[in-house]
Amino acid sequence: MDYQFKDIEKKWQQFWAENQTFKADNNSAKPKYYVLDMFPYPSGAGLHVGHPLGYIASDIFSRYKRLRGFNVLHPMGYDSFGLPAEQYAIQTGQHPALTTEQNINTYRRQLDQIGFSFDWSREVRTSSPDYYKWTQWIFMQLFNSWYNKAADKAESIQKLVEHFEKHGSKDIDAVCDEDILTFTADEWKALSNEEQQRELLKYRLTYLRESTVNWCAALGTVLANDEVKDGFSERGGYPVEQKKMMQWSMRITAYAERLLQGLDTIDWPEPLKEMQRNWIGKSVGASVRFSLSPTLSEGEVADKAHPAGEGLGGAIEVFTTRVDTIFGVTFLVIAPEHELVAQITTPEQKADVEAYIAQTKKKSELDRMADTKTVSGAFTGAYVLNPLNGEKIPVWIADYVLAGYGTGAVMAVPSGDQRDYLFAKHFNLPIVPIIDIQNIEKEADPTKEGKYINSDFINGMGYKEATAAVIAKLEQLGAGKARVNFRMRDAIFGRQRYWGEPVPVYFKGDLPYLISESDLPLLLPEIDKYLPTETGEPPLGRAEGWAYKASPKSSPEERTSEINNSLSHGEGQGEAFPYELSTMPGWAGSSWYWYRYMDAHNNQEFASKKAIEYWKDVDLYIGGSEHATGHLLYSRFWNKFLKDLDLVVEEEPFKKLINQGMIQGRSSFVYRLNYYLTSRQKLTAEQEGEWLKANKDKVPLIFVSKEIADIIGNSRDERDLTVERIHLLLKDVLDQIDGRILLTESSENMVSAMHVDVNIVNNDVLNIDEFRKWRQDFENAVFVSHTGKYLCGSEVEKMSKSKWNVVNPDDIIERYGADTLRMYEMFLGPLEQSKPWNTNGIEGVFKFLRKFWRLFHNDAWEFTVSNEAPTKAELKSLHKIIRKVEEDIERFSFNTSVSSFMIAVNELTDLKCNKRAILQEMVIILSPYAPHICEELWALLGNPDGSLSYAPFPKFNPEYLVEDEFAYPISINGKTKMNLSIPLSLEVKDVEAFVLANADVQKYLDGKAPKKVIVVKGRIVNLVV
RNA sequence: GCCUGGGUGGUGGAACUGGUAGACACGCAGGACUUAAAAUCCUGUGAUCCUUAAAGAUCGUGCGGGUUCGAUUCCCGCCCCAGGUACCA
Repeated sequence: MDYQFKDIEKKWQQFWAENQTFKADNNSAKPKYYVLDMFPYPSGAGLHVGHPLGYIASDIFSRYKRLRGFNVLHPMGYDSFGLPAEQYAIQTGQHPALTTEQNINTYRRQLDQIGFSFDWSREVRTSSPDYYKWTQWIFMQLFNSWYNKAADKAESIQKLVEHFEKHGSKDIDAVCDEDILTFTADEWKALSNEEQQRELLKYRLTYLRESTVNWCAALGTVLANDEVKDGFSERGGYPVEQKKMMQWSMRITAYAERLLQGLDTIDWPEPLKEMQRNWIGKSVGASVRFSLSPTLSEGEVADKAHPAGEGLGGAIEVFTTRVDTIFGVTFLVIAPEHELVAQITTPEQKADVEAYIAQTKKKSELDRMADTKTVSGAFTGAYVLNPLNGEKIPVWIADYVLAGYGTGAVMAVPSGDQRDYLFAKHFNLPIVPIIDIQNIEKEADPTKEGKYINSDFINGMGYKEATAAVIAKLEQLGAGKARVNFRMRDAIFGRQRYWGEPVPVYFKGDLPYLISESDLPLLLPEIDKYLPTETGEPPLGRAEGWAYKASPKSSPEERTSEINNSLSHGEGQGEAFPYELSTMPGWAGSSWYWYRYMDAHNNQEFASKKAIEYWKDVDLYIGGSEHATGHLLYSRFWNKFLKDLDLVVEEEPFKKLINQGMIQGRSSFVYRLNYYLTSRQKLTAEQEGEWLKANKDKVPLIFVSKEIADIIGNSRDERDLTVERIHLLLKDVLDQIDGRILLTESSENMVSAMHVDVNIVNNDVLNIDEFRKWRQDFENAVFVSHTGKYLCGSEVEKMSKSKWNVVNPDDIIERYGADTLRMYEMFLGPLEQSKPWNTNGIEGVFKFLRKFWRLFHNDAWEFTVSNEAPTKAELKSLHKIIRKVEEDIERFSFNTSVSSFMIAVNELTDLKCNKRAILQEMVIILSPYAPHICEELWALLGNPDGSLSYAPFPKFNPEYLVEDEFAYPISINGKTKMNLSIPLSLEVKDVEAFVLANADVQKYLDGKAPKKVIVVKGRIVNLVV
């Protein structure tokens, strides 16, 4: 029979499901191997061809590892909380759980028909209560922990309390808020419970902090960055402002150093590690306190020995990596939202400053960072003193300084920093050179070479010496110290949304307390609408009775053991305390999910100790590089935290990681001609307008082909030609009304490019019949082209439903089958590279599978294999492909193995090889790529059904590939002129003699001796003349 | 702006460590088979020039330089495209 992919694929998918062929065992004598994919967000548009790219690669790898004798864990699940489901719920009123369920079903059906070897018995969904129970549980562990710098790990908050009770705050080195109190043990004990809780919150790994959000007053809601375009909401176009809000945060900065160091221990792509390093952004420098100088008048210089800060109304602290340039500081710039701004601004400057702050609020952080051309700022009227020479320095605010970075303040050294330089030039502030070789005529010169000038006691010193001297002096004065700063900020852990994990916290006053562990999971409540409340509270504010009462479930022992976090003083029996209204962010559920797969149905723990000790970590993780600084950093953070609590065994969760490139959509465009209809009858302007309105519908939409659209704007001839053609095409209609076509005057809007569904475009040619059916208003459309075909334009864009460029794998599977899709996606190019989707070459892959099938069949399509011994040439083909596939899989170069399979099958076809000894091995080698066809052939070869998945991978024998001659390329001055077959046994000298003795070579040399002869054995001969 | 990646025929790409640029496939052109079409098979296919032909010459891996006997590969400068930029996931 011919290759019947539909029957074959259905048959084996069913077989695998029924026999649980890929169920992984938590107890096995085989070595373990954990292959993980980044689980998808189940969107309403369904799975598109970009999703499977990485999944196919990991599936090939998993299947290959099974053939190599590993116990492979290869699970799949859904990251099913998220914004789009909620947006859809807002529009339709349907519960997000419902649409999410539907979307998951679609995803599952689509995933199933691609033939993945997932162990579906371990599926997880982050939005399911038995999953998010554990997300909430981990949140509680974070709340109950603090970071002990001395031990360099997270510890129980109970330990901190015990320390406070015995020794007060002395000898505690913690990662915590800035404003912690200093107290003795007695003072601590004297604090009220509320005061103690308030203090402990400053140490907890998850805590409340003020942070900025996109506030849209018109919609009464906080918007995601994605929902804001140029300062306006994407939906509705309402203005958006930056607003401060109390939010849950995660103290990821506690782990900054470990996150940085850990990168050296994992096998990830170097660029990805580099992105994380840059994101963490460790910089070594110094913090310097500039004391405020409200009492001094203009021009006055304070006492040089003045101790910084004290008695002068506070100080502004800056962080700098170039403390050596401190004598070049001519102004300070602080963020417009810096807490001191209101306090230090003088009455004269108040209006300016407030206007500037208002302007800043309209800009997003990204806009502020991206715009380096516009210089803007406002003077506060305040001055600070340079701690080293007492010089008076004006304090400005400017939006290029971000409140969240460092201390939200910078010391400006215009001679050394370009940003400061432009600022100084713009506002006429002084620029003082501080290094002798500095050239600051046109721009700042950040050089570290040379000797210092204008710099007091460091004059004449070099960079290293000066830095040390300045820091020593600052420390002596108590005005600064050496400091390491990280660019990374604590991670905001809250969304003002419905469709996410509820935070297991209730409030007594403004203080948060954890609910009892026995009350987990805290279920998402039902609400009437998925919108914020009238007062601007998040949707959970709509839930009836969304408040905590001590649960009858919680035992007294449990309650007393949770002394610091729950209703521990007999409160709350009857009284109800409001729950947190925000939900957890998208990254919560995905920050630990790989552990749940290890033991997906455990309802006592997030995963059993035993399962975690067996699977340990992920051996191979495949996913997109767009997660570099989000998911992949948060996951490492949570993993390290869980490790500190001895809940997991590895410091790093993902041993090896491969980035798959993005599949982009290739959008197609049709070009609508913008025209007027006019009449030959003499009409007044008014009549003409009336007439147009009445007759517009009589002439259909006109689409011009791309070759016309490209030139019509600037070619008079083309315009005339096109109009003439349209007149001919529409003769009947136009005659009726005596009308004619007029194009718009402006060449820019003569045609409008419109997205057209890519599924009705083939190699840029529009299927006109389908197009007419696609939308009702296109039914009578008219098409103008030079070629007889309607050509579409194209652009590479993000794959998106709204751009009509989403390609669904279903159609391809219907037409060519899953094996073709799998191989084609790999054939497209290197896994790591982003590329636009196109199906131009899919025929070739399908033909290849058919050709492979044919090797096992005679001309009448009857299955026929011979048991004869293979020839040398056949063995050579086989072993070439064995080696190639081994090498390619190990380095994740799947595209090249597909090519090599094609070459092997072409060779075996030419050799008319149908020998079992060769073909049976070929089936095993190809099976990770095209599992269905291979299972079928494996069964036809007489093997037990399904045993292919665990068959041994063929062993490579190099003897079959030994060559004794090599066709050396002979080049003259580096350019290849000919090939000469030379025995590989010849050494370099003999090869040279052999080449020079050749008559053709002599012809090229024209009798002269070459200046130099380069021979690389087995590679090349180059003659320099 | 900043961080990261990419740019090779008409198209997707290959060339793994500095050693024959364009493997493999699509598309296109020509041919065979067929009443015809589909399918299949065969041949050709980077550009320019030259030649009856065989053959040959020059150019060519985003652009401009450099290192080298030799550069798609290494170095310097630039252009364009994509991803991330802290509430898309």
